[in-house]
Amino acid sequence: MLDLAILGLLQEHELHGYEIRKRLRDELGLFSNISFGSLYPALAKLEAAGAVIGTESGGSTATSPIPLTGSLGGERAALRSRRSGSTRGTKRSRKVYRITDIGHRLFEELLAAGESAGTDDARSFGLRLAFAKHLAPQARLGLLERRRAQLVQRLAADRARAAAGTGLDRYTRSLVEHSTEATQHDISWLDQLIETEKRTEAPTT
Amino acid sequence: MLDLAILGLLQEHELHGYEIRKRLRDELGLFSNISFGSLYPALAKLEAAGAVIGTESGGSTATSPIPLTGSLGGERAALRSRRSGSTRGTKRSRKVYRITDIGHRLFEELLAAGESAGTDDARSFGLRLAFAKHLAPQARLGLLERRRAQLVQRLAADRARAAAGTGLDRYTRSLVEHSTEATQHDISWLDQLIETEKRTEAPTT
DNA sequence: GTCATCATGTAAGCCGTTACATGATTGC
DNA sequence: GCAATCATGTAACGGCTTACATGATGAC
Repeated sequence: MLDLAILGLLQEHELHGYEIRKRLRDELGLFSNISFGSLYPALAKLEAAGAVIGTESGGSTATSPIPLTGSLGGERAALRSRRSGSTRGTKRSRKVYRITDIGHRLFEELLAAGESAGTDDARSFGLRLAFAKHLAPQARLGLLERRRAQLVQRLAADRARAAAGTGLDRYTRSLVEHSTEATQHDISWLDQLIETEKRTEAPTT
Repeated sequence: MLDLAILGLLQEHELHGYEIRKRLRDELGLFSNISFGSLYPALAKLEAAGAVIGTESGGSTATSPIPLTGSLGGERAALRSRRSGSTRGTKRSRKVYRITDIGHRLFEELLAAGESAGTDDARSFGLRLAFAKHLAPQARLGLLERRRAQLVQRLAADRARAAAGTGLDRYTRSLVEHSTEATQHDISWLDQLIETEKRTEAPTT
């Protein structure tokens, strides 16, 4: 799942590890504060798999060598390291990763995975939705509808709990009620998304 | 965290593992389907720590030897095993656990833990709230207010994200908006709980 | 007699964490 | 010079999952 997030971010621009973490926190909001202990091994794994390529700060790719950091200090640091020393300023700092063709394919696989069944908790769904623009329209619709079905199931479970537990204490009852409301709200939201999706993507009927 | 849930359930009546799992699913709703691979080792660990005592189906405690199962089949099975064989019907099936004094103390520790800081994700909060009736009034209030503070922080982060990301795509924007609303709803809910709590617990002012 | 359910456990693995170790650079 | 931030990594551990192994019992 972290792999998917990383590849998703690298779709847009090449980035180094530290920066990836920041974007995960500030832009996506998911993985609120992923630890380096997860991130760096994940990057190493992806590199070993050939999904990304990491170059040590002496970037030569013509496209966009500067990773658009918001961190000015760090940016200047990198510039300095590139300026000083020999002409090929490989002063070791910042390993900038860029996605490969294999990575693109892997990204689409991971994004489409769960098509059939399986991993759709709130976090995973949020992540996929954040990258939904990269999905084909019908796959996108599938994602939304699978999620909806899941929530409907949860709603049923919540209601069963509310009905069965007449002997629940104040706090537990409130918890169940609130959970029910939250689930209903989620479903309405999805219904809107689904409707919009259908309207914009199927004008031929 | 699972330990807390187990001890919480055992506060009410003694139970065997299989039944604990069912209650976690049907009553609490948290740990929707905890696996036996987690549950049984957790029970073993608690027993080793002296927090619970497990007796092999030949229950002798006067209080409530029948664990009030909803599962009729299993209940009859247990009866049969108790009836058949020698007088002390230890036919090996069902290990019924009951909480000890040490267990009670541990439960209160775990429930109060996070008093100071730390582990308050949605799940952990839900679990604690479900057992809130066992907390002292001011500890309960603390739990609610800590959770509220946390959500306020999240709300701020969500709003920052919404404000910063004007260049977000449709899906990401919708995700952020929905998350913001959900958080606001959660906060209102907590405000109600907190108010009720204050009204009922502090008439002396 | 065989299928579903109840019931208990072990082993391997995934996904993430905290804590530890290192070092460059900037700003004061 | 010293703290803060940027930047990369390793090691150990935590909590939970799946898959595997076993067996009793009741229902049909």
